[in-house]
Amino acid sequence: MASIKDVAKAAGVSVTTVSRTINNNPSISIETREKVLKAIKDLNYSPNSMAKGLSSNNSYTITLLVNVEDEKSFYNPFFYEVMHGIEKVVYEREYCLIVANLSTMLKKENVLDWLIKGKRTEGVILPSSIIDSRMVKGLRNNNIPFVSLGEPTSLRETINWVDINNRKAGEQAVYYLLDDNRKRVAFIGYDSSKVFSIRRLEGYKAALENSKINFDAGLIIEGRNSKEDGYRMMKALLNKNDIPDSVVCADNLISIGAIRAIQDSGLLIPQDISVISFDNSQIAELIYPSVSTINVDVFELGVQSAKMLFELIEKPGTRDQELLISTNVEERETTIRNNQQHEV
Amino acid sequence: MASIKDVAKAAGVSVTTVSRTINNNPSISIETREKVLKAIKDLNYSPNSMAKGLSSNNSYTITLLVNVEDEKSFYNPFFYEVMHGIEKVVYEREYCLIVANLSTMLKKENVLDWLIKGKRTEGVILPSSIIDSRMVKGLRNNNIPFVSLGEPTSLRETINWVDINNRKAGEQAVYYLLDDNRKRVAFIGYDSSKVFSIRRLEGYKAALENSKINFDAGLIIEGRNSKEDGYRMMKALLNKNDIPDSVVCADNLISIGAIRAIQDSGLLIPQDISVISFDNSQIAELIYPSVSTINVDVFELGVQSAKMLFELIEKPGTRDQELLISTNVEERETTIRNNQQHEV
DNA sequence: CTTCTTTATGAAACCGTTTTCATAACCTGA
DNA sequence: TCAGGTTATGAAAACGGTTTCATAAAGAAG
Repeated sequence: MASIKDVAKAAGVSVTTVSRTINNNPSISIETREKVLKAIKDLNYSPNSMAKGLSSNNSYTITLLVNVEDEKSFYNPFFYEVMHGIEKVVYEREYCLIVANLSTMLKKENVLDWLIKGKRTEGVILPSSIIDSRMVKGLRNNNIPFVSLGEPTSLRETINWVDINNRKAGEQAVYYLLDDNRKRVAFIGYDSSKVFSIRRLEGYKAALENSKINFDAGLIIEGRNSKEDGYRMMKALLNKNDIPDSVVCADNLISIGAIRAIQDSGLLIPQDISVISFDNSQIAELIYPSVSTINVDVFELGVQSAKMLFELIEKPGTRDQELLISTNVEERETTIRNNQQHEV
Repeated sequence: MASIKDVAKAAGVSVTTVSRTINNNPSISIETREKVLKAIKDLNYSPNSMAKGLSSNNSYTITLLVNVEDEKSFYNPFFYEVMHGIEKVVYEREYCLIVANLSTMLKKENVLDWLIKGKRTEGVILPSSIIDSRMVKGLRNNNIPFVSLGEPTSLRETINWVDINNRKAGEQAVYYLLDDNRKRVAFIGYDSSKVFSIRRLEGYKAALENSKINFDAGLIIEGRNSKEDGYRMMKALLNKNDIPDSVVCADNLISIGAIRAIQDSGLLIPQDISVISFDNSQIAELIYPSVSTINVDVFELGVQSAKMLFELIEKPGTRDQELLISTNVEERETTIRNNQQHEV
């Protein structure tokens, strides 16, 4: 394997000169530069990343830290798209992306020491669900920049994070339904333990208030994210006197159950009740009728989190930042506005 | 940041001794060993991975190479599970997993040189869909072990690969239906450009032959993997004189379309026609009726590919291997055997 | 024609490990 | 008692880069 010495010898210069050529040092003359580049090409030379890393004290590596056992992070159908966004930015900057799994690594003595003191990474991106004060302290003590994927929950410290604009997403869902002449908008699947759910409900309320519609607590149903709970919650709404004419579902799984409940009651979608959900996934498009969704751009979430991380690496003193990414509506059969249901 | 020298000084020994202690060299006396371990703990020392890598000429890193723009690899809902399997094995061996995207990296001069000559990786795992002769040559020339995720298509070279046992999966689907007293088993969504599809059809034929049932080419319908094509293919079968009493769908998406077609014809599932599909995904469980599937264990696929790779790294001369992972049936509503349809 | 600056280059130290080779201290058996 | 072997340790070279400092050559200013 050709080393920088071999290149130096072949080009008839010193290793210093070769190093400077590679790193585009301006003090190299054009002729020398070309001699060196030719030698590099002839020998098919590529710099040894570990030697480079050792001498420049930079691993040129970013870590994506996940927890496979945590459903909210790794086992999320969106996750690979987030990763794609991160990966794109990381490689553009000539860094490497390493993926590490907390639950695998926790069996080791100390993950962060291994990762950070071991000089394996220059920065970490990690889902908010695995962040707690201990993690923040560990990262801060090691002086390692990090960005949270998602708004952190109940954390005293301020940290850097990127998230979908869930509040706006909640507003967007309601405004969309109101624009379609709906009067009673329900919200099912609210989960007070999830920040994103809290934000979406905030948006729901804000949109109603803004539209001078009284908030009816009876239209908010709490529940977990499953089709069974979706069915149960929708049934609960339908058993009341004053049923809603539209429903915002916290998730696609919930909307599947809710749709079945509505159909079982002999009501038509979207004529009698229209349905909208968050988090566009393949499922929303595949079931029948297909579900209108508020789409989140998780690729962009990845891109922005990586960009934020590089900013922190480059300018260490930067103040903590929060970045929100906007959403958009994707209209499907559960809310077709002209009140005609489409065929398969 | 504490280095090995600091530890040596604190323990009152040489760096050699510290290094030996870390690497469990048997020639270190118990007392010395304990002195060193104490110093390591006191200083909160972790070895610098790049220095270690440089001197031992081992990056302790495995690369998962994907192509985001290739639907068959990265944008596959199973992919993160495969990754999880790989990750588990990789970190157990104290290696790092780096994820690299071909299409991002191809914009660079030469991905493999950057990765391999740059001493960034000891081995590569990559989906068969991005393997061609050029890739194989590149890896072989660089003397870098690699394992293909999936049986390679039309490749002259023999290489190491791990795949789902698709032939057996095809047999399994047919045997399952025959055991349920079905007589005419159709197969829709056959795609001759996909190895896994070819294998599954082989299994289908083998199971029929083995059961002394004549093969009827009219029961095989070719088509793409979409719900629209599933609908079309099923309709084609239903328009014939002698319709099937059961159908094997190449994929979940196809089964969704097929189910709709059967229902539109006024036939009952599973009473009149039972449906089975491959590749258990969330969708199979969520749609109505839920689809019985031949389940593939993609986590295991990841585990085995990583294990194979480490074997190649440890014993370079090993002959090329092919490893097949078995499948199992998951019974759901489209094939309930007692001919009673379940509720939601 | 000096002296001072700029430009282009190289020698050598350094980054933090592993590993080879040397050696001191201790045992073993004749 | 001493040759020979074992055990425990350390000094120094090596890995392949980057960076500091020194310097020769060339140009500019007086």
